[in-house]
Amino acid sequence: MVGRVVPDSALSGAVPPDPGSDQCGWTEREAELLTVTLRLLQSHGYDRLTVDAVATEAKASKATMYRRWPSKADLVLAAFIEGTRESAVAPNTGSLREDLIAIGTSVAAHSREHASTMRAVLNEMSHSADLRAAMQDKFVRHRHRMIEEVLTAAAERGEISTAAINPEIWDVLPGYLVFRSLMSERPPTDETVRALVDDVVLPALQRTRP
Amino acid sequence: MVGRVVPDSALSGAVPPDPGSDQCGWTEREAELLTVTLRLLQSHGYDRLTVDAVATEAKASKATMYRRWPSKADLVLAAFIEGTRESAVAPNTGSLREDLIAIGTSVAAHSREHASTMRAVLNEMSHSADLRAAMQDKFVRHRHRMIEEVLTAAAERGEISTAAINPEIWDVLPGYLVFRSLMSERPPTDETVRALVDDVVLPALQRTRP
Amino acid sequence: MVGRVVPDSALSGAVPPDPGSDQCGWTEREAELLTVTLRLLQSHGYDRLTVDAVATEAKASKATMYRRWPSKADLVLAAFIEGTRESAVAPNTGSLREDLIAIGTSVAAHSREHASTMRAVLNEMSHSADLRAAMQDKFVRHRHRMIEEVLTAAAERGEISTAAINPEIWDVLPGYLVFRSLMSERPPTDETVRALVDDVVLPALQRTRP
Amino acid sequence: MVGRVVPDSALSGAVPPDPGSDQCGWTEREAELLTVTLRLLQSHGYDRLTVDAVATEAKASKATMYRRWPSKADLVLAAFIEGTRESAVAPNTGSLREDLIAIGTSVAAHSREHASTMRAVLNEMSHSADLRAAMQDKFVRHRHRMIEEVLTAAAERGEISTAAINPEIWDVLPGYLVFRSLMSERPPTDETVRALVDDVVLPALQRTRP
DNA sequence: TCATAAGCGAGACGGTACGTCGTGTCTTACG
DNA sequence: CGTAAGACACGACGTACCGTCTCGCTTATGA
Repeated sequence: MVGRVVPDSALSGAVPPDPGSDQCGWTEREAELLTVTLRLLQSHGYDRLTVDAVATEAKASKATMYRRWPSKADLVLAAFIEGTRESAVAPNTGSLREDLIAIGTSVAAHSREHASTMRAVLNEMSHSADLRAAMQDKFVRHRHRMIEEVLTAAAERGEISTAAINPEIWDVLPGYLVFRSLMSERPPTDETVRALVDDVVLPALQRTRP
Repeated sequence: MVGRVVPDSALSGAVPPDPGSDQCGWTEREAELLTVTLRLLQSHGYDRLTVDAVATEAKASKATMYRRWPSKADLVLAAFIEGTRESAVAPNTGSLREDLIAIGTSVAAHSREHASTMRAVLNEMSHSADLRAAMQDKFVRHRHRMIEEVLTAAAERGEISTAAINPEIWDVLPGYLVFRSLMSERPPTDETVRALVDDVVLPALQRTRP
Repeated sequence: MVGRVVPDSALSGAVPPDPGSDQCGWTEREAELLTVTLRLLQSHGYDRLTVDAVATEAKASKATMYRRWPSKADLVLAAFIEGTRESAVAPNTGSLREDLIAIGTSVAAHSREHASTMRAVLNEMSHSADLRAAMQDKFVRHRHRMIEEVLTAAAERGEISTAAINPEIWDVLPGYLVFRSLMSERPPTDETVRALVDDVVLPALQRTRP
Repeated sequence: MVGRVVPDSALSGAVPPDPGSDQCGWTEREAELLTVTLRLLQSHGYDRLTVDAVATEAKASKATMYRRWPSKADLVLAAFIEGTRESAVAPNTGSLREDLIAIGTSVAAHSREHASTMRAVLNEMSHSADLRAAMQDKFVRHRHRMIEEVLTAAAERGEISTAAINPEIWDVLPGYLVFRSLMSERPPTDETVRALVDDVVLPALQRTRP
């Protein structure tokens, strides 16, 4: 009654052999295929992207694509991960505000650029637990660590109290910026980042709990 | 090179005849079709949903579907709007905190329930300016007004200073909660709402700018 | 290890609803599709023929083709049957020799024209019992009856003895002519038919068994 | 519009180095590959046979196959020739009838056994003049000479008149038997051969032209 | 005795056809 | 007239096969 049902394990091969590492594991050729995928993805969106188009553009064949990524969704996920692998180092400017601005600016830029792809990947996440796990591994964990480092350093410098750090909502800064990009009207600007840091995140962190 | 190009005007008929009103304007039969659509949408996601399946399930014909909603995207948008039509009244408990908690709890519940559908609609928004506009009209504006009312009332009660209200980031509260639902790991809980209101939004609103 | 295995029942839909009748049962549109198929088949041969090409040429779509004929082999079989539906009436010239010449000439012409298609269909017969049965029904039985009529009439006229009719080899005349067409070198000519009738078939029929 | 066009010269290397000789010229390994090819060919037919399958079955590599036989058609032709290399000597029993029965029985047996392969090769003949030529060389000429020898001997013995030998239809005996095998329903039996020789070929040869 | 080459297995690759399926349009027949 | 049923053109998906190609490994020859 309801169309094509792809086996749930379809996305198992989407991640490179060593998922825990930050190494990407793709061949040069594979990276090229992913780059083409990403470009077409950004310009046309998920469902207007055809695997044939990627193959043709990259002078490859569909079989080559499907040998590596067993479905279009896998391909797009891989391209997304490849394309958004951001600088892994947490900023360390000596000032909490500057660190947060740096993180926010980076997140805003990346999420603006890859908004269309993120929407596609989010949509695919509804179907695949593997995709959710990969997303978690590749993004959330990474950002979590980065923000933790920044906050810990600020606490050590005495800028904030460790009591102000709430793990329930550690990702307000990147989360809201991503939300703004996803909604596509009013994508986040530098001013957004500044206001978010100065008027929301810093007051929240620097407050003295009553 | 890149496939199917749907005319951009496809979404013109997506909204019921009287878009400004809060009345929905759908026939009982139409509402039934939208309900079926919504159910299949939630269980299968956007691209695994087929118009054929909806029609068959509802003992309708494809022509009937397309006569009302000129494309699959329109149908899904209409179903989404139908399914997420929330209470239009802003809370007025007399306490800013209570108002914010009420809004946050409502947003969290709705976004959790319709996460899959929202992902689908977000994805479609990449393609259609009309869809973006409809989304804006139906949700953002509505929430904007609601939050504005609450904040204005609080300012009138002297709970906050109007200077603390930053229109750049008025939607941190709902935005972050929606983000959490979209990411599907760690969907927002009541505790999330409480922490967000108490530790982030209220400190931000109540701060005295240095 | 060995490629594509199509279910054996694949050819079940290849014959029109009423296989026993001589009516063809095809819609006008379907006949048109088969005509295009036959033309491309004759000019390119079986494995250089693509269903896509047929569809494009006939301004149809692949789905339309596959809705009627569940595989390329079915399509080709149907086209072959359609294309070689010959005049159903047995000749009756009053002379056995003339009757045999008429049959032989007709068989030679048809088999020459459709040699390529026949080779393809023969090849497909290796796989499908249904195809064999259809072939039997459409061709062999028909010719058998035709020749039987002619011989019976000749026996009634006293031209031959019924004892000379050997059911083991009733199809030497058409069989050898078809063989000549299939081998494609030395396709049968009118002289072939004449020699076959005068020097082989008639002597065989008119001999007095020792 | 119509697909893959293989260069017509593809079959140039299909015959062993010394085409005139009756020696086969294949290495032991090559003969083994052809044997596997022949087996798969008989069980699956031409287009269900894959070069990959042959290579895997024979623990060879595709490169090895294509180094020897530049295309699938070449491979199949070679396997066919290898598999049907029959006794080259014409029978000489001293009796025309016995000679013809011997030839017919041999042809019937061979054509029954290799019917599937013959259908495949016939089908390929549509495309390749080289294959046609090879077929002609390997089979037709050989049989032609064999039958000529038998008939000449019979004429020398006075069993038949040389005037009765008609070169237009010298191959009625083998041709009809092959036809019967190709049609696969009613493959030729010993009785078929006997009837064909006694009731058709001998009367034709022994007739006195009016 | 070792090295240089030639043949082989394994299998990735570009290309292309197959057969399936979903969208959006259109026709037919029913009420 | 609106509707259910469903055929239709279009085009993407994912699979499979052909013929070419590279990679190592083995074996056989030549210095």
